Amino acid sequence: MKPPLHERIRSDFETRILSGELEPGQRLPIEQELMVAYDCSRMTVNKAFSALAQAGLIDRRKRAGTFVARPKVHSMVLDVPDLAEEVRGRGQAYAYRQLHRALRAPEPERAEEAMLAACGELVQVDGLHCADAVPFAFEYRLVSARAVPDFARADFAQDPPGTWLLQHVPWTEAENRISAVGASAGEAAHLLVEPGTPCLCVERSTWRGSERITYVRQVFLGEAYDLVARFGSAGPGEAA
Amino acid sequence: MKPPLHERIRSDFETRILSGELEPGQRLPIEQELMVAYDCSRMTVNKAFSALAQAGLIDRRKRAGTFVARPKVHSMVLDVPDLAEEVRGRGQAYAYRQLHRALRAPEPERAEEAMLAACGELVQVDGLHCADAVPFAFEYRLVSARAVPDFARADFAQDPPGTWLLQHVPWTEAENRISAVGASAGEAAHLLVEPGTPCLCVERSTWRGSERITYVRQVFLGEAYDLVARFGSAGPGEAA
DNA sequence: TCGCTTTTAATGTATAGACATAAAATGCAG
DNA sequence: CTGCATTTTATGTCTATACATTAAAAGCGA
Repeated sequence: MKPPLHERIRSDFETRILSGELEPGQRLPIEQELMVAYDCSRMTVNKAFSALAQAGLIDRRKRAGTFVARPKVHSMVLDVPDLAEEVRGRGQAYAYRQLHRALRAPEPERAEEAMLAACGELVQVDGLHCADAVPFAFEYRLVSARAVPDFARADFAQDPPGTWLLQHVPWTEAENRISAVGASAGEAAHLLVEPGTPCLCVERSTWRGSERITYVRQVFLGEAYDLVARFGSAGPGEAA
Repeated sequence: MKPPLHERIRSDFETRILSGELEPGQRLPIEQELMVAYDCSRMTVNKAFSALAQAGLIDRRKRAGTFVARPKVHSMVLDVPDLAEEVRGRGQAYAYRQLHRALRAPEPERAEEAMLAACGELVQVDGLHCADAVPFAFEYRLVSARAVPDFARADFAQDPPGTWLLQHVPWTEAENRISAVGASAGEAAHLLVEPGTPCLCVERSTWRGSERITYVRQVFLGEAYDLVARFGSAGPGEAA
């Protein structure tokens, strides 16, 4: 019924920017003008604009003024569901089947291992994610033995390695690469499809601070799995 | 060299939350305690916590206190670069080659058009995105003629349809679906590959308010294009 | 114990003023 | 005209204070 003033200012400009009335690059009134227009103190205008700046809708530069941001990249929020949850949510039984586990030294000739070379020994775990006992994803994972000493002895009957890691060693930074690949001979055999079948490939590297934790490559059967990203154009941060 | 105090407070707690030191649901010190701990005013603590709240890392409740938010889903920010920019950034020449453009009625039997059925007439545009004259993506696009009257006469020599639309009719909401597909016969012919070649398929629907604007299906050559997503500890919202 | 009112502790909003900072604009010396 | 120093201006940070808003907690009567 009575939204706070800084919120009204914020949403006024949010609306005008999102609607296109205020175009990217356009200069907005300075705080002094707005504190007159809205009859409030500068801190109130500042709070509204700070929130818009945090949301990436505007760009503020000292001395120059405040401008509507030009969105160079569209950042969208990708919801990455827990595989087990996702499968169970569709009423199917989830299972992780481990194929291989070994402790070994990194092989620097493989590109993704070169990055983990500084980690000392690695634990390699291969496995399958299954829905109703049918495999839908192949997972190849490398874990730094130094960063996660317990990993080599962990039991994945309950939780797959990804979930186990998340609960034991939360990351602080992650990078994902999404691409389309044809199933390799080995992957195809495990996934019960023809080699070359189009699959969605997700590669993820995670760090905790500056320490490398894990590299994982997941190959999903193309027809069985989609990634859905929803855009809150309003920018990240706000729930609503 | 000298980060502002509210920023230091913010990043302190951001780090401790993201690292798992502060667990979801855990209560944080009240503002009074922190203004003593950091030897500053309450407004400074408040500013730091407001930013964390906007970023969704904490949850603040009057009288009850401030708590570490429990993340419902693992979401990550996916940066979708402008195709033309991306290509030019790699030192290649970008070009869009239009294959087909027509104004027609929707065909409700096709699933994606059914959603656009209420839009009246549609403009269909097929085209290729090329890097150094080599096609790397096929694009099939439908645009509501009512929502974007100028689209039928737009010139795509300068900017591809996506960029043109973005500049003329910014969306307020969008949904993306990412999957792996095998190139169809037609797509394969345009992309100069064998049918069935694994490709990354991005389907996007955009709205402006409640009005449907466009549906687009882009098929990328698997080896030529990746989507990269980064979950920075920096959290959502800030550009950097 | 139940249900109501009152208290109270926490965040939320807003103010006015002070000083810091950075970059655009200006002026000046050469 | 060029290069450099100075000024100006708009945002950035921070304080101290005041009052509003909520919802948990406490009190209390039936």
